[in-house]
Amino acid sequence: MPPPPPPASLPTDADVVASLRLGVMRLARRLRQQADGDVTPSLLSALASVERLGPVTLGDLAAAERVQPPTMTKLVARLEDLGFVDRGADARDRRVVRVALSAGGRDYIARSRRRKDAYLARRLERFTAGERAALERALPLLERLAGEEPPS
Amino acid sequence: MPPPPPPASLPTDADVVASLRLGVMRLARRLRQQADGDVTPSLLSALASVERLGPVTLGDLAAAERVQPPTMTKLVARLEDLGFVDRGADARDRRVVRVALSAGGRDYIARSRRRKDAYLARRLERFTAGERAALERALPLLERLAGEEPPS
DNA sequence: TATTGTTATACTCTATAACTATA
DNA sequence: TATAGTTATAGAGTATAACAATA
Repeated sequence: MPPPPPPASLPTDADVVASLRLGVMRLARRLRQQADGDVTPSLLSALASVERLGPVTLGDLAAAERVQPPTMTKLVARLEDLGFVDRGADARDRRVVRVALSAGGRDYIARSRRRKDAYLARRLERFTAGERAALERALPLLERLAGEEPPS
Repeated sequence: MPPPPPPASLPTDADVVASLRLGVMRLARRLRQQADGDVTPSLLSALASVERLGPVTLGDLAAAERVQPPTMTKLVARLEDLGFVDRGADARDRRVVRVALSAGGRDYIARSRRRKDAYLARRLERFTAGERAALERALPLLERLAGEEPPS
């Protein structure tokens, strides 16, 4: 891909983009610091994907979380140590590892949804209804920004 | 601080909070992966703070970036290696280190603002005007969430 | 003694490269 | 030979604890 074609197009977006990048990175750092004991945001994110996808192969889980397989191997090992997932070899293709949410993982997610979000919830309490609504409207957009595949 | 007082208050917020946490962490991961060569998002964020605050002590910079001083020591050392900041002892209190943007740093920031944001800019191009506006309205809210001090 | 910053150490998260086991 | 996952290794980013230099 040669350098950019005649840019001259996204001028007002530049500030949005810069603010978004800095704001997201800083908020992510704060959230990481709020990690609840052993369960870091990466683990929680992976656990949420296991819940969402049901029993899932390690490779699919890595793809869903957009990390490389070795990273997911480690995350799953820690989730297993914590008793949050069960791991078993696929009966038909014994190379494949299937990861499933355990009862403990389900409990943790349920507890987490009431407890772990206290940090943000406290801050949201200080937002006006309009501000909260604005934030809520932006959430699917964040997901889209994070989730789409690079356009080549 | 004893466990939570009678929660029973922030019910609808819970989903917002969970989505925000997961969305922000995932987008942060993607942005980290987009790091431009040697200049990672952490470095760029610190560099932006140096620009914003002007010649600044290492401690104030750490506070602004909400990291611990040892972390900032490392980040500043790398920015110095890259030629983006100058570091000098304060003449009057020689314990103090002052960090200032160099010409190279200023150049980098200027280039970066046209180039480094391509990842998000490409994605934003696919948003409607309304979606972009929604995102823009949410940005100051992200800053507030990331920036406020914990309420005890 | 108090403050500013650095060094030492450790852990999480992530990656790439090389390997194992299975197909 | 090709695929799924693991092991080995490395580096960024962060923290706490212990230290040094200066006030």
